[in-house]
Amino acid sequence: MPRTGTEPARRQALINAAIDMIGENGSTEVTVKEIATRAGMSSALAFHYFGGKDEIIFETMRHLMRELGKSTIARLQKAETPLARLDAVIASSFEGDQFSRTTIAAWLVFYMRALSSDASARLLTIYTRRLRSNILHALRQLCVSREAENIEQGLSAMIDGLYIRHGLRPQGPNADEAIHTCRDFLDRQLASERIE
Amino acid sequence: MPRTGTEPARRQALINAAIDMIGENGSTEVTVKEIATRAGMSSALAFHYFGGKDEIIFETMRHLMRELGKSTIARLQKAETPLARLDAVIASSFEGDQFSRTTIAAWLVFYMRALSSDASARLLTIYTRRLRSNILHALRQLCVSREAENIEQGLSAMIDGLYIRHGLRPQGPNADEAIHTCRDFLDRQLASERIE
DNA sequence: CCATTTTTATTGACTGATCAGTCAATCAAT
DNA sequence: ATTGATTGACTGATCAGTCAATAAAAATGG
Repeated sequence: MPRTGTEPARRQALINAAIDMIGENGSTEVTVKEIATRAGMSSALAFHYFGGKDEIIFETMRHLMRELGKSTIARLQKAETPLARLDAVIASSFEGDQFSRTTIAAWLVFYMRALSSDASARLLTIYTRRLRSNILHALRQLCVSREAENIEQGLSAMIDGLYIRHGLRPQGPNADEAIHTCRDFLDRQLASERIE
Repeated sequence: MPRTGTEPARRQALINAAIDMIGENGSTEVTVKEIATRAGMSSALAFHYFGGKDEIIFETMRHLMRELGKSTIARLQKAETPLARLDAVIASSFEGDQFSRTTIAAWLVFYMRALSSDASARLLTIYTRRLRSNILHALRQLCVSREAENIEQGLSAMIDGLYIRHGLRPQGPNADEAIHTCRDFLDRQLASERIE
């Protein structure tokens, strides 16, 4: 059998395969062998590179977070007003790859794991805090600090809810609708805020 | 060993035990033996009454939905205005039993299963539709129909998001905050609606 | 109100399948 | 020759599900 890859390439292939399999299967009940086969190698090699199943899943989650992070940063850099920054955060949650059934399934698995694994819980905290910080920073330039925190809580929850609903049901909200719903929420919260 | 229960009692004990174990464990990776032991019986008896693990989990999900349904109906009957009806729907999502870590974990498992099991997906559709119908019906008395649909989508997603966030992080939103955030969203959406 | 049959509750002990993880042995590159 | 890539074949554990056997309750008949 020919040599077909080096360590980093194979690790990446395994991570991609893990996302695919989790998405297709809809749960963590995926075997290492299935993931490895999908990635074009034997399960023994998967163990060789990752040490164990937990590491494969954990690194997959990390990859997911990094991708979302990169996409958010890219959009934030192009945004020049606070409102545009909020739009950037919203849009990056609902864009292309992030908003596919398989990715959403993987995020759901991530959420579940955070309930039992400390390491996953910490990873999730990092993500939540970063999202929160991005949103709050922009909001504080648009309203008083106390209101900003309330709006942040609502907006973050709404993003999560729309995201999951989209993944769960084909008839659920699509990307444009989701973005519009969030944007609308923001506009009106800020509008009545100014009236007070 | 003495006889200690009849069929309905034992089924209920197994369902409760399943919720507990899923909540503690944070995943579906719970063995039938663990559930049965927690419910005070052998795993053989669990198989006898439910036929298989899938049925245990499925009936557990059904039970969860029925409980939420009963709680919502009870609150709806006491509500007399459309706004009070919306409050009733919101409050029942965040009340006592429904809003505990274990119950939320079980709901997350439910969401995951809906990705792979048609039966679970149908169950989830029933729940989503009922929630949607309750909210829409009340909203249509407060604003024009098209706006009602937008607000419903936002509100439902926000409820889901707050719910999951509460379960995932101890520092997350508590029940009062969650209710306030939803209520606030509603008030402002309806307020700026009237202005237009 | 007893004796019996039938039904229901209950389990320990078993099985077959599955799966995470290991390892010694190849094969290819450097 | 050394190092890294790669796998098939194996192992030990775990687990869903079965089954035959027991015991208690309920029903039946006298």
